[in-house]
Amino acid sequence: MSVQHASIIRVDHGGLDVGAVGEGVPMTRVQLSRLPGERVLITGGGVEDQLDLAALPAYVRAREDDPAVAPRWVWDDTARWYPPLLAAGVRVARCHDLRLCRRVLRRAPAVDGRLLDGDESAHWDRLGPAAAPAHPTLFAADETSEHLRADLEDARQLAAVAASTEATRLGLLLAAESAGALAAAEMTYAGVPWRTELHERLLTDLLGPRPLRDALPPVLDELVAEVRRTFGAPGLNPESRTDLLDALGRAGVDVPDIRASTLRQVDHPAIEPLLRYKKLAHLFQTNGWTWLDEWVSGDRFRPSYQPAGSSTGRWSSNGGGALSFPVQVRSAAVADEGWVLVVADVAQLEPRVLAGMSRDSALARAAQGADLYQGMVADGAVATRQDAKLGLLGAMYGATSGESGRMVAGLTRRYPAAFALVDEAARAGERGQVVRTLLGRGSPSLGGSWDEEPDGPPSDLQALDRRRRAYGRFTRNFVVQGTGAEWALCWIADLRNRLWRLGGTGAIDRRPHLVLFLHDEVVVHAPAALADDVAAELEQAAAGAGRLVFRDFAVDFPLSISVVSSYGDAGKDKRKAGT
DNA sequence: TTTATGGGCGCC
DNA sequence: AGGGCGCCCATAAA
Repeated sequence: MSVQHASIIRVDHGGLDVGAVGEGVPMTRVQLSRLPGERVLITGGGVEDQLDLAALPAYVRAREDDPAVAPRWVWDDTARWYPPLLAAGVRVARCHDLRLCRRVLRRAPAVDGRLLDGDESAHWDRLGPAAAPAHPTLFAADETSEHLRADLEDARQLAAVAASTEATRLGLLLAAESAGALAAAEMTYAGVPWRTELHERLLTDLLGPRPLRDALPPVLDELVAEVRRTFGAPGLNPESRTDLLDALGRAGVDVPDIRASTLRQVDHPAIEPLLRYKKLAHLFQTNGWTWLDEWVSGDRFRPSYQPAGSSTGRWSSNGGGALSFPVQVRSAAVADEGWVLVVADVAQLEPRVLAGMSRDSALARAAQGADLYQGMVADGAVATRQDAKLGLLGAMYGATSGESGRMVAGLTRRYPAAFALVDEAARAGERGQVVRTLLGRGSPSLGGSWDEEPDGPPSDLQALDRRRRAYGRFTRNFVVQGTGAEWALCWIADLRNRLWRLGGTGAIDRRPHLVLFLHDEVVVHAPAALADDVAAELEQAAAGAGRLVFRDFAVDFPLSISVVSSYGDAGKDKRKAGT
């Protein structure tokens, strides 16, 4: 009896819905369209009305507060509508993001694209993401994107899904994609609790005091001088590859590039200060005082997320660098007084996803337990954990040579279904065909000059072949990375509802809430007394995501969970899942 | 002056 | 001849 399962799935116009608050409640869809003059057209759900934009929060709140009538809000772009609602203290349970869902449907191989055509459909195809709330564009939004009829587009999308042979999976994908957009807006709204003074102390310890204007901090200044002295090159710019290659050449050193890993092989007294410069300069430029000024305010780091910003369906971050802020500065992310950060990550997400989507029972068996690679060793498939990792990653990335490539051959016999799936995806890509994730997201097509006449010189044929193979490696990885992103979306979609139900009153950031999502890792900011409850919800949501995506094929998704005050301490105090 | 591209590095 | 991103810089082109 899967109670959690039932509570997060419900039938909604033929699709699956992630995020219902109860069972057996009739679902309504309410479409919002913007009208000229700061007015909103509201259709569906038994109402048709015009409203002042300013009155919208009260209108929405009245329906969200009553689970019996809590509808699915259908709007052109979550990033346009939700931030002002959040600012007004309104939390939305579920939505349908027409822009994101249209992009999915447009590329989905199982969808008849003609069903998406109709009034204004060209406008919908051209829609880009709304500007991040923290950095609104100076120019007015494109008028063509302002006053579109949400109800017409909604009807088209519902019809396209219903007519598809993959209606159930696509419905789940669209619901998860939309829930992810809600989560993204909520995370930007709440922000990561950030201790500016800790961050500044870290910078000062490593770089010296903050420099004026465009000057370098003292430590970098001294390192530049040291590099120049040691090279005997007074005007050398350590950021310039030609300057560095020239200086190294004069010293009798010939290197193909100036990557840190290459320079480490070189024996020259300037290398050590140069590598130290590169590391500290990166910190100064990317996460230094300027970054603090721009992205941290009111003790919160508020990055901007772009759901499905990557073609595989992974999110990207187009402001603040949320998905790549270095380990070095994470110690400045500190929970509020009396609160904690609950940090959870999935070990070996993509290999587990591969086991599930290929229904490879041998790999799924190895995935039982906390360490999939160790499970492969226990299985007798490989000698060491490192071999297991090399072989599996090599299979997913398309390694053809080296140690990784050699491991792939041996593992193919032990895990035939899993390896056949990625190989088939690679061959399809090499033939120029699109591939799809388990829930039906389609890969971008090779497009362009793929079909051009091969009448060029031999070098063009070779270039074409390289391109063909590169696309094969892309499609090989796409199916796994993309399905992994779908699992993760289901995880956070369910999690945000669980956290909301966990209790507390008032705005979203007064309750346990998500503050960070990094592909296979989440950070929840929660009152310390609720830490154990949050950990339990994290695990139930992970188990639920596995059932949603892989149905009856069981795959373990064990979490590593840390309850910490500072994000920098996460992982040092890992607790075994379930305790 | 702005814009586009590629190297290099950070994250997954 | 190993997938996906963003961001910073230098450099070249416009």
